[in-house]
Amino acid sequence: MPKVTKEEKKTNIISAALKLFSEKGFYVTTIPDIAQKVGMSVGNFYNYFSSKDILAKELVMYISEYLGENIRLINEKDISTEKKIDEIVSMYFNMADNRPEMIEYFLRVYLSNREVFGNGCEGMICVSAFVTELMIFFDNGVSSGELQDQDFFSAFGLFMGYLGGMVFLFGEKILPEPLNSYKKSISTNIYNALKAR
Amino acid sequence: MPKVTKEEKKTNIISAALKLFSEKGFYVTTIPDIAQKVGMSVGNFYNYFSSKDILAKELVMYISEYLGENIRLINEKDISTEKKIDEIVSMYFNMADNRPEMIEYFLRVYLSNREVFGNGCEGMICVSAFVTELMIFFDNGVSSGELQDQDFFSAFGLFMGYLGGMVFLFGEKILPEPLNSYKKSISTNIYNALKAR
Amino acid sequence: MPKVTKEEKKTNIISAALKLFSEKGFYVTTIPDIAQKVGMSVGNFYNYFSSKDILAKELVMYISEYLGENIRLINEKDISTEKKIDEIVSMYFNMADNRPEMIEYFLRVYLSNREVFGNGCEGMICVSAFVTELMIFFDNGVSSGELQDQDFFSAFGLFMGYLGGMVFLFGEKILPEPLNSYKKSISTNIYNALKAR
Amino acid sequence: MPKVTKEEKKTNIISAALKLFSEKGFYVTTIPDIAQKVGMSVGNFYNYFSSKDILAKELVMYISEYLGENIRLINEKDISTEKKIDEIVSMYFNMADNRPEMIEYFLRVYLSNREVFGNGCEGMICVSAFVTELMIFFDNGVSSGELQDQDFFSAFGLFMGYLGGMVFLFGEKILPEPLNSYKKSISTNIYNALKAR
DNA sequence: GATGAATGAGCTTTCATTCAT
DNA sequence: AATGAATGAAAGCTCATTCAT
Repeated sequence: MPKVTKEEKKTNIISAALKLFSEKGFYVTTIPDIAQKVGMSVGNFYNYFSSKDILAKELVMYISEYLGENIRLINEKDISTEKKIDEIVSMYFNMADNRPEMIEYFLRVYLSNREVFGNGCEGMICVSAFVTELMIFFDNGVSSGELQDQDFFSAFGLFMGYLGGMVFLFGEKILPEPLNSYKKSISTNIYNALKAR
Repeated sequence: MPKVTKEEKKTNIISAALKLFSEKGFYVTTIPDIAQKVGMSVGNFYNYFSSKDILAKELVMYISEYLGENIRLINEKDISTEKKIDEIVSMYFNMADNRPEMIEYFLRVYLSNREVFGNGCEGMICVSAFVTELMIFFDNGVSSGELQDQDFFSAFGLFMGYLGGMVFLFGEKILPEPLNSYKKSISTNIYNALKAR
Repeated sequence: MPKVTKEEKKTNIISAALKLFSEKGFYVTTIPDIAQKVGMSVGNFYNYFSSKDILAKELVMYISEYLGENIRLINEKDISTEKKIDEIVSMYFNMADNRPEMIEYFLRVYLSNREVFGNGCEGMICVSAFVTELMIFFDNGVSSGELQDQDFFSAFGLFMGYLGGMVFLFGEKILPEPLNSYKKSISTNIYNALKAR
Repeated sequence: MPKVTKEEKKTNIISAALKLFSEKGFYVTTIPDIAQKVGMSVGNFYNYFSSKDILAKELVMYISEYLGENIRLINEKDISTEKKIDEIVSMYFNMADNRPEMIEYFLRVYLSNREVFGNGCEGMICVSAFVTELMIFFDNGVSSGELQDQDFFSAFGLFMGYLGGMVFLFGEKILPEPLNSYKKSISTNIYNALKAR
């Protein structure tokens, strides 16, 4: 029985790649960079991921599932939609604080390198886990009469564009305050924008 | 008198580069690609821009000034802030329709390739033309009592994150309808989020 | 066990590069030239030397150590200083005959391309192995009363300038006779110049 | 009548090229560099010298004639050969002080870039003006019985190798004292090496 | 599974030289 | 004579990927 299973080693690679890609960008990060960070040979890397592009795609799915799972937990709670917005914003910002590489990868690698994700990750294929949960969140809010019944993408764009924009500004060190101090005003802005009237 | 002045040729390069970078990404686009699209030799390209990175930076400033100028024209109008929001959204979406490469460059190249813009374009240095005008827009709205007096970045993130997010979804061909059909709901969402209450 | 160890391959590169650099000059010799001469790909060359400049610097040190070692062997002999001069001149001329690329590299690449060796090989850093032995030779000669006690550099310049000049003339095919036939007169000239009186 | 004749402009180019080549090396110096230093366009440069290589060759001849003329003046003096050696050494070191680019060009460009001077400057073709005068100096010394009658190249190599070596050490900032302070010991060394016995 | 030397296409950039003006 | 934009070949170097061990 090996000390480290194949699955664990894949996780190590994912973790290292996520950090490197989000810090240095997809093209600037090399496979030797990743292998070295994991402490493995270049050749062996290819036993786990058959190409750089495929690694990149698995990474998006990994993040999408992680994010989706977190939203699902919030969706299941028995609280008002307004409160849920608070919690989603909190969750997102906490993630940006604690595992910044995940959000950064999303914003800077996935959203920006169409040429990489074109083949096999078109549209929302690789992020469906997360988009689906957000869809459920909106539907619930509309059903319960708390949110106005508007086009999903208008709402989705607001939510994710807004949060992404803030984290981006934060990453650029443009925000004068820590991310958390914007939570309240942002949640309120979102709720005001989406609430039924 | 030359048929094509040096300044015009620079503009040709800017135009070609903008299209290529926004379609294929910064790293996938090569200098030979750009030179060929302009109809000029590789060597001659370097008579106009001393490096690929410098070209990329001039491109951001070019777009920032273009956007800033358009917002300035709206700022100067004698109309309500609510109407100004409509116009800014319209302007942005029209740009995304007519000169998509500008918005796409912004979203996919500038915002995502820190390593390229780090040197000389840190923070908001290269986009000040445009950010400044948006600042003026908010200040005016707050002064006139139409917008609530909130942190600039909370408002800025909402505005630009939202618009960027929508154009992104559009570029991904995820939106079922043309961009323009979202104008109304988006303007309303933004206004509801920001208006004084 | 590989047929050819990594160290041997480095030696192969050193040997090929030495020949090419000394024949064609540093700038005219290309990495593809070197790789081809070794029978290796361009990319692989960089697994052994991280840049052309670094290769050039390792080459100087390689030669300096080779020369230094040979002078050391002469220094250790129990013979008169006059005889040692004979032997050093012989050794140097034999080297110029048998491994001309070493001396030529020294004269034509190292001594002439300051811009290449500036960084990390300033002054005598990369040739200390050889200079040190020559210093020992002079010191011993002075101590034993055979050489006059003069400034080291006056003596060093005479010795190396003279020998280098002759090899240079030889390389230019200007000398009417083979190098060896000048040994006697040159040794005598040097001894007459340096001997105690 | 033009303010600056064609000949004067050629001299300007020679002067600028000499400085640049000797400071930065032949390959690192570009034609635009030279043109800029002269204050002339690249295109116009080619009206004066039809290629970089040809410029390099004219430069050697220019220096050779300059050096030859100076030795000739010493040869003509009615002084002892020992004194003439003093004067040649002095002249050479003064030149290295006042017009270092000439000596440096000789040592670092002409002597080291065979590939450039091969065609049309083989052997001593481009330096005959200077070599001839040195030949005369030796012949005179031998005729007058002051120098021993030895092979010309043994003597020539000593003289020029020694002086070149010292200037080289000086250029490398290795000499602890100014060049001039070595004059006496060097002249003596040379005289001791060459004098009749 | 694991290693890392090897490949080779391709990238950015440079520069001597030309030539229309 | 003078200008400097234009050319294009070639250089140094990188890196995803393969494969013998």
